[in-house]
Order: sequence, then structure tokens, then C-alpha cells
Amino acid sequence: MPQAASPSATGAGKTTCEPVPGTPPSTAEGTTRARWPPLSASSALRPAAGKVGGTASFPRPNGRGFVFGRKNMPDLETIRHSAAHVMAEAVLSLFPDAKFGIGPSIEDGFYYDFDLSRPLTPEDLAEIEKRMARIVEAGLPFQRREMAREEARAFFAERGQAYKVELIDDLPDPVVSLYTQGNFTDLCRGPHVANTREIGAFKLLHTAGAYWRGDEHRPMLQRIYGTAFASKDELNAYLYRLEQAALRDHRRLGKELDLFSIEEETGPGLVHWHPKGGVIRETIEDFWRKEHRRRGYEVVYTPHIGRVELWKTSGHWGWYRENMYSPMEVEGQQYMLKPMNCPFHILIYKSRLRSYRELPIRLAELGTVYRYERSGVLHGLLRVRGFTQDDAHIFCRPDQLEDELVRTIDLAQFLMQTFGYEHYDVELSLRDPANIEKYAGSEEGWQHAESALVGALERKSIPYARQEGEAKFYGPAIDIKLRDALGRAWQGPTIQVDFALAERFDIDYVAEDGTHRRPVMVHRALLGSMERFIGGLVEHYAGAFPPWLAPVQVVVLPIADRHTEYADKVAEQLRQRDLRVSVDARRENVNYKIREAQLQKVPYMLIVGDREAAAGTVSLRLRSGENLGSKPLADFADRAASLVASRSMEL
RNA sequence: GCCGACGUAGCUCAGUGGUAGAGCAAGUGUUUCGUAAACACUAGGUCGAGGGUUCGAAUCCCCCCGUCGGCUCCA
Repeated sequence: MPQAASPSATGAGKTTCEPVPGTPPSTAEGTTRARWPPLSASSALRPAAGKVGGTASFPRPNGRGFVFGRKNMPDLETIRHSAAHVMAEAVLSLFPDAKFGIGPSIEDGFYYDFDLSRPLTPEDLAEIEKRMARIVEAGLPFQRREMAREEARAFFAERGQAYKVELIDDLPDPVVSLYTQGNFTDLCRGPHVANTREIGAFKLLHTAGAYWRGDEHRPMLQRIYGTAFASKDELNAYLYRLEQAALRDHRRLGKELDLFSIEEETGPGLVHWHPKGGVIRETIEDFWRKEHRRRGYEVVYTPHIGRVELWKTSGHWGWYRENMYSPMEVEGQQYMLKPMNCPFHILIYKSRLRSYRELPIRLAELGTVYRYERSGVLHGLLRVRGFTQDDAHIFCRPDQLEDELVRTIDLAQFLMQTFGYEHYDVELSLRDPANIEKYAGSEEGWQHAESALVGALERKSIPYARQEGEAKFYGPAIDIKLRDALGRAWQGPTIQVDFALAERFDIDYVAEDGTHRRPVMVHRALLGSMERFIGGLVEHYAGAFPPWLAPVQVVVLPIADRHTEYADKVAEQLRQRDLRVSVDARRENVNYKIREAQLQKVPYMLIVGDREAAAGTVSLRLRSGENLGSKPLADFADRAASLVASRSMEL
């Protein structure tokens, strides 16, 4: 059942209009929970356009976006927040009856939410951008003033700004601050640039609907996203990165490389793996199983459906029901498609009496689960309705917990390293100390588990961020966020202790003294789901899979028809070495075949003509464009086979 | 689910009320070629589904389905 702890989207460290204390912010209130910026959940899972770039390349100031470094150099957050105000002013000039929500700076840009009389069109965006340019050009000063909250309330009420009034009503402060530039005055904590001219380069990116205060029961506002930088060059660099990210989009590459498809006739969020995607998945799964067995896991298979009573016992019928497919009735019994594998693994554990001597028991499964997701949230392979988790459940004694966690982290690190994820951030989700009654399990259990998690991380010398209050009700967890080749964050391995299920299924083991005791249960998914993981890999590699994963590892390109026979012989010999080889024997010129192989990102191209056929060699060209010239076939076969065997990232 | 945009040939896209188009891919023929696109011809579409307006709908309207950008949620 591991579900990724969602990275909170709370705006720690963000400049925002929302909370508006009457005093200017102090740098001391900087974020404590994150060494990386808070990401919206969606950006963690799917680095979509607009969220790309991450902080790796755009360092943020600590805290609230105060001026730092050289004086008079406004930082990015201040620039962006100011740009949001300028955008609001432009919108006001176009829509005099506009009502304003909030307009914070965010990672990579800013947005502002508006309540408008009609939907925005692309032409509106262009017009708003034009008006913004005039405001920036005019060099209007930002003026701050303070007002008693009642006075400010009246000020906004008079202007029909109901959302601002609501914000003020939620503020505890007796005095609030307002910022004015040109014809636009906003409730805002600041800070802002001194003058609109300091905003530099900006661009509006897209519009979106957004519920007022993120609450689906409240009005839907129109949000405009934009970004701003101190200079035109930085803006262009950012836009270039967006283009690069779009080129890596796994949905685009999935089609171009013929890896998978999602068919309307089958239904949304249901993935068809094509032969080439299937090879990648099979290779990863084989590796996964082998590595798990090597580390003491036992692989199991469990059903895709189960009686509804099972889910009542597990509790999912209660708290997870809205994500489950409706029951199907068979012979008067109700069955559910499984959204989780854990109940089945527990039943395997429970199928006979267990001794303390056989713990830990590690049951692993590539288990396919189905979860109902609202239609608007589906996204390629990254958010689907049917997926295969690399799931495992560890049942152990309390005294074994920390060791098991260390072993699990080891395995996670090994996997990540194998796939070339070199950077990651670790979050430790703990109970909310102010609210301990809402959690399942005993006080001692929690304390033990939390200290085992901390102990494991410290034994591994892994830096982590403590996140109090982020734990699920059933147990504390470690979540690992991966950084891909573009520095974007992805949901990675998750390791969760569970106090609820062992209890609900009443599982136990016989201890040394003959008493029955409750084992500790750990859920863990290291790749997450095969769908999401491979979707992420496609983007991480930009479609250029390392040789061990490449669907076609070698393509042999005969120069003319008379070389086809030799090409087939070469291919056959390479297949004897377990390499995946194809021969492009079409009556096309070599350049054409090379181009095609290149676009398919095949690691190795072997060009064979008269010279090679006579000498028993192949002319090796790498996907990188490097032409290594003729070499004996056996040499190439050795090289390729050894790089594949070692799962090397090299060509 | 909600807001907005979109859905035309296998793919990428043009076509805004008057007989459905291009490039690439595919098929056939010609070319037998040395490291990123040879040439010619041919075939290919109930313009996402259904309903409506109209003499006439890819085009306008309604309603479904799906995709995309977000909101929300998560593997």
C-alpha cells in the first residue's frame, strides 16, 4: 500500500499575497522543512512545462525573498511577485470589474487568480502582456502603506474585492500593508521592487482554472501563469529549457519510439505496452526480481480481485473507497479490483503459524493494481488507473526493524544508482506531535518506529528533512525524491512502517518465550510503479536508453543488397551473445538508415559493406554520432555484451 | 469531477458554410548507394461519436467520449 507522501504544496519560503502580517517579513522565518523548494505535487510527479527548471539551476534566496547579496539587486521572488502585481494592474485595465484572488511568486514564476466576467482568450494574454510592458516601461514606483485592518477591509469592500475582504478577515494582525503601483492597489505583505522598471524580462505562459483557496466547493477562478527574470537572457535560457523538456516528454517519445499507447477504446489511464516498451519493462523486472532474491526477498503472485470483506478488514473499504473501482457481483458475492497488494501478502503471512525464527519475512510482488482517478488528473504513464507496483512487505520483529530499514535503503540506493539517478532528497515523515490521537498504533510503537527510521538514515549518513505531521495515520515513512537529468524532482522510493494492518488482520508470530506477538510491518515500493518509473526514465534519458535497456541494442546496416547476407550473419552472431539486434535491409541509402537508427536512439550502428564482408569486421558508429571505424566483429560483441552485463551507462 | 483549449490520413499539421489537402510514414517501380532524409507513381479519411440548424456542415449549435494545461489527489 505504499503511497508516496505527497510533497506538500504549502508555500514555505514563498512570497505571497495570502498571509499579510502588518510587519515586513524577516529572513528569520525562512523555511525549516526543506532543503529543496516545496514542489507542487504535480511537479514532483510530472515535471510539466512551466515547472521545469527546478532550483538546481535557479538558486533561491533563503527565506522570504529579501534583498540579499548586492544591495539594490532585487531577487527573483521579489521580481516575480512584483510582476504578478503588474499583471493584475494590466488585467484591471482590461477588465474593470475584475475581482482579485491571490498572486504569489512560485518556483519558476508567478501567477495571479482572477474572477472575470468572461473566459480569457489567448488574445487576451497577448494584450495583457502588452499592457504589462507599458507599465514596466513607465517605471512606476511601488508604494507601501499600512492600514488598520478595519480600514483596509472597508477599502476593499468598497471596491467589491470580496476575496481580499475574506483574506483580511482571516488575518490576525491589527495592521495590514497595502502596495500600490500605478492604478492598482493590493493587499500584500511585500516586499516589492522599488520601481516597475526593475522587473526586467517577463512572459505570460498559460491560463488555467483554479479553485479559490484550492477548495473545489468554492468558485473557480482564472489563473494566469507567467515567469519573470532579471534579464532577457535568463528568460530566454529558461524558455529554452522548457523546449528541451518538451522534447523529452515521455508521451511524445513513447509514440516516436513505439514504446506504449493508451487507447481510447480500452479506456483512459490504461496502458498498452508495445513490444519495444515491453522489452524495457521486462528487462527492468528481471533485474528487479534477481536483485530482490539476492537480498532475501521471496517473490509472490496474488489475485487481481478479492471479496469486498477483505477490503473491509483492511480498512480500505472505509478510507480508500473513493479510489476503488465499483464492486462486481459474482455468484452473489461482491468482488473488488485490488487497489493495493498488502492484504494478499498479509494473508500469505497468515496462512500458517510463524515463528520468530523465520522473521524477517520479505514478500515481494510486481503487483498490478487498479485505482480510480478523476478524469482530469490522468497524465501519460505518470498518472494512470492501472499500474504495476514493485511492492514488498516486510514482516519483522521490532528489534529487526532498523536493520531492515537500512537494508531497504541500501537496495533503494542501488536501484537508483543503476538507473543513473545521482541526486536525490530524502524526507522523513513523522507524526504531528500536537495531534497524536489521530494515529493508529501504540505510542511505544510509534516512538520505536520513528527512532528506527532516524537510526537507519543516520547509519547510512543520509541527510534528510524531518517533516512533522506528514506521516500517514498508519505509520511514519521515508520518501525519496529523485532529481532527473534536468534537475526536476520525481517521486522515488517510499518506505512506510504500518501499524494499522497488522492489527486489523491480527497477525502474529510465536516468540522465544512462546507468547504470540505482533510483527512490525513495512511497506515499500522502490521504483514506485512500472508505468511511472519507466515514464520517468524516458524523460531522464531523453529516450536514449543505456545499452542494457535499449529495446534495439544494435542495428546492422548493409550498404547494398549484396551485403545483406553478411549483415544477417553478423546479426545472428550477436544474437548468440544475447544482444537485441535488427538488420535494416531496405533498399535505402546508408545515410537514410543511419538517420532512422539515430532517431530511434539505437546505441550501436554497424555499417557493413564490401570491406567489412571481406575482412569479417563491422564499421561501428555510436548513437552519440561518434564513428569508430572498422573493427573485428568479436571485439564489438565483447564490448557490447560486457556493457550490457554491467548495466553500464556508457556506449 | 471543475475551468479553459483542443480532436482532420499511421504521424505532424493546413483547411471557418459550397466537391477533404500537404509533408513524413506505407505500397509499387527505378536507383545498389560508405556514416543524419534518392526519385517517381499509387493507395490511404463516415474530419472523435451522436443529435440539431441549413438548400448545403470538417466549419455554426447541443450533448457525449477522449487529449492537453491547471485546480485537487497520488504509485
